[in-house]
Amino acid sequence: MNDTHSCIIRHFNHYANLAEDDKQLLCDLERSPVDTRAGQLLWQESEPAEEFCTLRSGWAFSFRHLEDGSRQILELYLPGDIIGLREFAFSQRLAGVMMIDDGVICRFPHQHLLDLFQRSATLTTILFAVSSCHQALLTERLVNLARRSAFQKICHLLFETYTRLERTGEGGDGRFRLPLSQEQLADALGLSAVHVSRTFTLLNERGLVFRNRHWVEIPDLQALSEACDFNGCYLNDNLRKLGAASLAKIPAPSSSAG
Amino acid sequence: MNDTHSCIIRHFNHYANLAEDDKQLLCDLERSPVDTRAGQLLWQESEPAEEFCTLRSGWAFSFRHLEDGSRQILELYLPGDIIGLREFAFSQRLAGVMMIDDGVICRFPHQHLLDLFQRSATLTTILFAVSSCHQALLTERLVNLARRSAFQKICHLLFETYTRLERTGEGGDGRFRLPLSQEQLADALGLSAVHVSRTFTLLNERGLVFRNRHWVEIPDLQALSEACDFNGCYLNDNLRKLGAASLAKIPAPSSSAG
DNA sequence: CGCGACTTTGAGGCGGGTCAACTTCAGTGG
DNA sequence: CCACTGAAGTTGACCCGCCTCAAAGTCGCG
Repeated sequence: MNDTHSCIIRHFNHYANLAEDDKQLLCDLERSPVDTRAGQLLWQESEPAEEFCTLRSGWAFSFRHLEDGSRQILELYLPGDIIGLREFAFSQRLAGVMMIDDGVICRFPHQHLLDLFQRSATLTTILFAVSSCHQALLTERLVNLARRSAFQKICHLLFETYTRLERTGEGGDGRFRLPLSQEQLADALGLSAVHVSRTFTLLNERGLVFRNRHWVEIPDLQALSEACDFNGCYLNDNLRKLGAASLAKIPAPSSSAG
Repeated sequence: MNDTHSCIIRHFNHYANLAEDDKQLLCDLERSPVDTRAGQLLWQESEPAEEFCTLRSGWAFSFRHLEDGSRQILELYLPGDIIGLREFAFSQRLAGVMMIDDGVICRFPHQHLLDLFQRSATLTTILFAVSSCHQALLTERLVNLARRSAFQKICHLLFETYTRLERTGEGGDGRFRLPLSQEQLADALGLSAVHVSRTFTLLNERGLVFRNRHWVEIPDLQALSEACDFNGCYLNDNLRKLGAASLAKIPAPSSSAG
């Protein structure tokens, strides 16, 4: 199959080696790619939730509007991510999702996941792992929002995003494209856009981060990670090890293999 | 089977009707109950993560220590919850877990979950739903921490907790036991204990909430929910509907090859 | 060239933090 | 029955990080 074309396969393969039929099952999730533009809404809060989607290219974020008119960005989605898993148990969307970039998404119905649970314990396990990693990310964001200063918040978000990109091969040598505006960063970090600007100025003065338009340069990764008490454990998923040990028992559910 | 004894069965049954053998599988998770005391650590950050556990009675919370010595409480666990799912993909604990109350927990190894994925697509689905609801809770906490005032934060936490308790049958007529100290509340909400105290005074003066020791009284639930822009969607899991429709297809594994 | 989106900078205000002292209360022992 | 203790909660004084409002500057693009 076209492993290299599919971000999801690459993403899942990262957790454990996939058999050919598992790859096929995954491909089924990406049958209907659709081009989307920056700023486009994939869906809005409280719409009926009937499908998930995979992000093949481009960035997206989920968000909630508050009564006072402000907006909170909940999570950033990068290529290879599955969007909407959080709503698995719900019939309504709990948050809107908007594209940051132009990109390509593939919608697939709820039922596909249920089928997948039946057909492949390996993929089920990986999916659970993906969801668990996602939760770890949320948790870390929670700490970030609750306890850190604006300065640390920004350092942390930048470092985290850089690390995530590096894993998907888009990062490298301390430079990356960050398509978020300062206002969007503010909405993600629970700050005001004005203060984000001031803080970038400060980061610049201290030589920790140089931001220009949508490009960010981090001359000293070590220094940045220390500035925000960054602990990368939550990004280093170790399921691969588990893949070798315990998953091996799993992939023989049906008798049909031979 | 002893449905009534097992919080988990009650919890899971809430999502879809369980078959007898599914109940049995769940019971296997609760084979080894252990008494624990208030303040006891179930595990600590960065210890090896080899098992999950179910909370049969008592409350618990997960937390992280930050470099500056402060502590962030991440989530509250109530009876019937599974603790540690977030670490499914990790070999280390990402957060510590501490008992708030005396209670009973049941530890079970990682592998049990993998077995469960193989044996029951229904339980797998429910587990996924549970995890998804848990994520919805985290997300709402994130909004709470990022965007709301101290006043609203406390209202929200109280209302959410009351609602969760009501569902498990422990709430009722606007009164409930909240075993958290003000310092623990502060750690959960990203506030200082001093300010939590002030805010309770304010809530008292306004007649919204009366707190005495570990008891909380909410004379007007409606008023409280309005005070914090509470939207309970994320607590009303609607999988039951899905249970009727799509889950029905699942329990018959390999017969239809399309 | 000029518009609109984004960013920067300044002035002033407030919510919540910190420190420290005091009060309340449950539990213990005399 | 009261005195003592330690944990939990309350209160006051002061401070600072971040917010808000407002205005000016920058840049890409039709």
